[in-house]
Amino acid sequence: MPERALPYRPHNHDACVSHALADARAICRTQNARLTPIRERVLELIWQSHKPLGAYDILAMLGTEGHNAAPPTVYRALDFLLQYGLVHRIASLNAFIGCTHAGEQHRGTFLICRQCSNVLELATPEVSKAIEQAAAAESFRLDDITLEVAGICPRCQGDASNA
Amino acid sequence: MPERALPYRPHNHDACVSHALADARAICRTQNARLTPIRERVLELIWQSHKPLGAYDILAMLGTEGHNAAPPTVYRALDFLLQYGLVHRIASLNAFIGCTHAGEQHRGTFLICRQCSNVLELATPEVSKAIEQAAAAESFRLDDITLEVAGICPRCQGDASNA
DNA sequence: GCAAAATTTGAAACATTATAACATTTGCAG
DNA sequence: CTGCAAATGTTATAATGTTTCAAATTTTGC
Repeated sequence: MPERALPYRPHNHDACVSHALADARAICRTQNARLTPIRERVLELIWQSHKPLGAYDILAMLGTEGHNAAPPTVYRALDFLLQYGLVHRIASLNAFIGCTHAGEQHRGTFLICRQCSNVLELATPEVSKAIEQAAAAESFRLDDITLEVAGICPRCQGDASNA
Repeated sequence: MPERALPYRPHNHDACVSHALADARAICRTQNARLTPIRERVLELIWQSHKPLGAYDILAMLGTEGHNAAPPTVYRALDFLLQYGLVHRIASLNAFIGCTHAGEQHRGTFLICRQCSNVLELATPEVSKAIEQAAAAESFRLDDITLEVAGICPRCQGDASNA
């Protein structure tokens, strides 16, 4: 079983980010999509945080590094990243997170910790299948699934300080 | 099999609304919760629309009937209704809809039609179970599930006019 | 009943999230 | 290098949600 970097477990975060960026560049190259500096920087910020990041958080971060962007700049970059499956939007938080399964065909399930805000993205074929069956039973043509689970991650369960 | 009123099928809508209100009153009575006039009116408006309704839609409706409420009035009523399981919030739409399983222990799955905006709420134990298992496999303590499926309802699939 | 306490509602201001509209710049094909 | 399309900049505004404090109402203990 391949070792997967759980967000709430220590890992080499820089490597994790640069790996995600390399993946993104490769994906965009094969799709003839332009991962421009702004788009790449937004993706990098999202990955560096490793937690769901609001559009205005990103905006503020860009501001501190001299790039005084307006909201549409960030939203457009996010739209692009969403379109190519490089980030996901967490509807229940109005926030965005890097996709850990970029390039793979998948429907994400998100486990969102209420304490530390870390998010674990799962690819859960059984869950997807059950949902697809439920939709089919109602003759409903399924386009998209939003599945977000709120709760407490393993680390915070055993940790009163909840960093 | 009991006949269920599908939102995208013709049904006696007045009866459907008054039934939901009667249920709500009963539920509040047993729980010693106060279904005040504002709360009841908000619930009624949500049921009458039978589609997801934004908080500001509700606000506007209250306005047209002389009750010039401010946003907190509506949000407080919605909080109450959510707390007692009388309405659900649809995170992907920032909107609210009447719960068709009020009083029952359930986790809702919502099938949201992109054409007509109607929403069908399903109680899907198999789906819930699969999600619970996925969370348990990650030692994640599950508190709440947001499961929203966007697509096209049966009626709109066979109907180009898409009323 | 009645006064104190708690809950609910009113009202104003404000915070956050997202988009519209239009101008400007950049990248690219011919 | 020219013209078109895509991307970005800029300003303003829309849509959604919250904080705060005051007033009214309901409940409760006596």
